[in-house]
Amino acid sequence: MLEIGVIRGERERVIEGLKKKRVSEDQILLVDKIVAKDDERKSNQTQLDALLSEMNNLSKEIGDLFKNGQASQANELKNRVADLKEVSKVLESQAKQISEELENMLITLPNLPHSSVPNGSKAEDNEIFKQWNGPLDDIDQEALPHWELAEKYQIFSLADGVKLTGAGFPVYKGKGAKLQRALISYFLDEATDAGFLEILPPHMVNESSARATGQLPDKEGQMYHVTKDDLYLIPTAEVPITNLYRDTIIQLSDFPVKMTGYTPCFRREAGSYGADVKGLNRVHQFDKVEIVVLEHPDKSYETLMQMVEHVTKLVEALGLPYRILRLCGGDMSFGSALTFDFEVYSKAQKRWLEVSSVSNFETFQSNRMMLRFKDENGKNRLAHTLNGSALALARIVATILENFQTKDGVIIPDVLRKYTGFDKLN
RNA sequence: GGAAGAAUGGCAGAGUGGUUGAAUGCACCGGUCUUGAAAACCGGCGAACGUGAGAGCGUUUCUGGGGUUCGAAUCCCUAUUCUUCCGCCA
Repeated sequence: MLEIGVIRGERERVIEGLKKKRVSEDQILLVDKIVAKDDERKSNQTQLDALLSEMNNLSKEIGDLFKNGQASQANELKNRVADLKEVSKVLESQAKQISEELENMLITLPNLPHSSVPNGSKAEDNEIFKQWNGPLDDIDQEALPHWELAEKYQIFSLADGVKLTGAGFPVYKGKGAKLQRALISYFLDEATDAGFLEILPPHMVNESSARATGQLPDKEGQMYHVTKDDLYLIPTAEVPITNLYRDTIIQLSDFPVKMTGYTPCFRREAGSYGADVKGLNRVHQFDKVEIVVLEHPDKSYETLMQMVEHVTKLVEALGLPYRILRLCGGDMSFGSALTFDFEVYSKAQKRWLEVSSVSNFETFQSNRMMLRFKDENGKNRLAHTLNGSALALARIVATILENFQTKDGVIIPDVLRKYTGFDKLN
């Protein structure tokens, strides 16, 4: 959620940023409506505060009068307070309504893009930030897509998942299951070696948590909702891990707060269909190791680049062709100020698959969740939150299978062998 | 799932209707002392919002929501969580 102070103080920059994010004309108009509503809120509170103050004073007087035995005067004042109370009730209900209206407007505005974000509205407008220079086409024409390899070597089964749960819930088996476990361990070890504290969080969160990181209300339809207990299955570990610091004030010396965690991720992916969803390309449950950082506003972009470096090291170590995109304004997620997407190239499918998204949310999440720090002057300020996948498994598995296939099996990347215990999947 | 009890500031812990944002201790910050540190002593120390150039002032806040009262941390209702006992259970 954008800070009201920014909207009030930097109207032009806000509007320019929203345009870059490609919001509708109606939403641009919201900027002025929000300021007007906030004015209303302020004047309402000023009135209410004065009234409550008067009531408090009168109540004290009444207490004194009773002590001094002046009951009749006390009763007179009681009547006056009763009248004031009527007025205060009206003002209070107005205050409640005004702040609800304000909140409802604020929550529909996306974060402002960083100045380095390219203009554009669609995937083609994304800027290629970095691309490896190895060959993309050095594989046999007979190369199989991963779903066929899966069948050949009994790595995973989507059909079994349908039987157990439904479409999009893969069941990994044998060396396929072991590979999953190896990747998770490898990614976690790399993250903890880089100074991230490992967290194993709950896989379900309550409404407050989902709201704080921005999944609610905008992405309600993307999460599985356990209605009986009103809990949500997490779409990413970002949600529980960042929420660890909801409603907290951290010390300057705590920066940067670096955390990592493995969790399965559950996504309904409502509305997606077609060739994209074949095999492991898009599933409802996948495993992911996430990195989350809470950082001082002055340092967050430096930290973002370090996170990009970290993820780069992972894809390079696995030997996968990759490229890094700096997302354009229109393709970025709602809450992000700057996002780098990592894509790996699948030689058998001949297409790029997104495997990581590393973003700086600046104060967008911390404003919602009141995640603050005490600055040099002892003032409480909103911290910056950042997160990224390091890395999402399903598509990495798909690409490893496809790119490293040979006539007699899939060669396991060196870095994984100490975790898998085998060097060929067949 | 059943029964009983509890929920107060970063933590511990007083407070059962009237200057209580809340004693006290710890932690934390500033100072005195010290070659330095510790100890001791002195002072400060929650948060949000409003208002003001600022000092400040006002309002709200004692788990959440609702109620009683002129006035609630304190009384009532309700939700949640925790503790103990019972039941079930990896």
